[in-house]
Amino acid sequence: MGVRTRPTRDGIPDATVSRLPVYLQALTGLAESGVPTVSSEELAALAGVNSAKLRKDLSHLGSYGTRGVGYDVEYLVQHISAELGLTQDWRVVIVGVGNLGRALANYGGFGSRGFSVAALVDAGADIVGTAVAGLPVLPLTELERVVRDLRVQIGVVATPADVAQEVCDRLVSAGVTGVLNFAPCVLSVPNGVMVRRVDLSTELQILAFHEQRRAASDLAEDLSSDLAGGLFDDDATIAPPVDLPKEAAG
Amino acid sequence: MGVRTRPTRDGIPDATVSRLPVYLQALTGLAESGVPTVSSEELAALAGVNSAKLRKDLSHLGSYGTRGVGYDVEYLVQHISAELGLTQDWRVVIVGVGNLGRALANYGGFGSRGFSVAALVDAGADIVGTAVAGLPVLPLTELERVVRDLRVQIGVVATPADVAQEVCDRLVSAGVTGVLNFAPCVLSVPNGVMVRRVDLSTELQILAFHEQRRAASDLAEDLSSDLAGGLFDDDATIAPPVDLPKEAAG
DNA sequence: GCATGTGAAGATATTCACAGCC
DNA sequence: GGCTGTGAATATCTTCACATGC
Repeated sequence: MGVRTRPTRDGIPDATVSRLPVYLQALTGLAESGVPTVSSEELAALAGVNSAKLRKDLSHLGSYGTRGVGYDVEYLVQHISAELGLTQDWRVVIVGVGNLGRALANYGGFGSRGFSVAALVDAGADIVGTAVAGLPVLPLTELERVVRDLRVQIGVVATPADVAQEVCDRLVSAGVTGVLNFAPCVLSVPNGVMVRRVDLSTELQILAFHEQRRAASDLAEDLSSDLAGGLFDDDATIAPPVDLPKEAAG
Repeated sequence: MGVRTRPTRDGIPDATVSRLPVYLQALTGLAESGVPTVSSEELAALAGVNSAKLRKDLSHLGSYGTRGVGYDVEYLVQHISAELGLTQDWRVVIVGVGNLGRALANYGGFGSRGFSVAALVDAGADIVGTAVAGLPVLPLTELERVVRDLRVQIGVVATPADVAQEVCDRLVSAGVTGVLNFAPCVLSVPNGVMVRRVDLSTELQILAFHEQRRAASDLAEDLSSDLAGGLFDDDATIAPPVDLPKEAAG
């Protein structure tokens, strides 16, 4: 029961942190449309979450809303940005300039919000020396120098899986403390370094799992559609009713 | 009831489902190396999780290990694949053939495991009609026809954010029931359709948050560096493979 | 009146620790 | 002896429901 609302300087739950970027995205959109305030209900709908969760999440940053009114859009944008560390500029190096690396380098949202691509690095003799997204592609041998000289904090691994761990090791020993891994493998890193993995196969497989379930329950539904009295099965025939997916907006 | 171990035909927890693809990846690697069996400890290390969690996860699929020995690699690969629905072929359409769409289309791991790219679709007059990754790029107007005729189940949205929702709506109304969204926005879909979001900004922002924290705690550490009885900072990362025992359990 | 902020309840997820089996 | 499989303990996350304050 703090007398006044503290910005809660202790831990923000991981689950909350992972949703803040989504809120920020929605809020930025609102700000651009000139919307001055937003209710938890509205913002939650835009972010695809339930409003109680949104309020709880925001409450971890402090009390930035006004009862009976809602949240000031600009104000919230500022606070979430600050909380995520977007007020400073993070320098990123992209290793691997294949199709994916190129896509990442050209990705607009990069520079816009606190991140700048400091360098592109690749091992291919044919691509080194060319320019991608306005930056020269440097040889892999320059990796350590670039990370050190430009004080790069975050490395993006967009290489084939078989060299990803080696690249990661080199990034880390050169001083990178955060890694975003697009290679389809698990990277191991020393304590104090954070890795996040983004993998197409993984995402597709998770979708496939749910597709399969849905197909199975559709079938069951068909089979019992006439009877509908529900005689058999006390034990779970299939699946709960419609168990709506994580991201589906209500 | 079960005299023998049932494959637990009811719900597998979401958290488990999201890790199965990682296990599968590690197991596939082991299989290719000709490793016949693996212990929970080893597999957990490869997957970057703790071994109790791995065992609990696998126990949801049934009892496929042998006490005192470990898990049969091939056998596990089969069962996890089946559980994820990879024994059937899922047809995917990629909408948006920019840098990212191209990267996705060329992504090898696609065809290898239960997924096939049925079509590429784009709105750009300049790119429609060309071939990417061996497939012709079709005009956006063909979207519905393609989804229906080829019975596509999964749509990949790799378009700019401002058209993502419209594309998604068209995919869904044409019959797609799973969507993988690479556009930096939240898609809303009807009940029964699942969306998964993959967003570079989001990942970078989550990394930035932790970077910022680390920087703050490094500072604190510096201040108290002489005292230090051995504080290498706690958590902060994806579980490192070294999982040190708190004390030798008696 | 109306929407935030939050204790408390409920649901999930993780970890421990050991029984059971090879 | 070694390793799986799992109840029980813990931790984390979500949701409810309403007091609080504009």
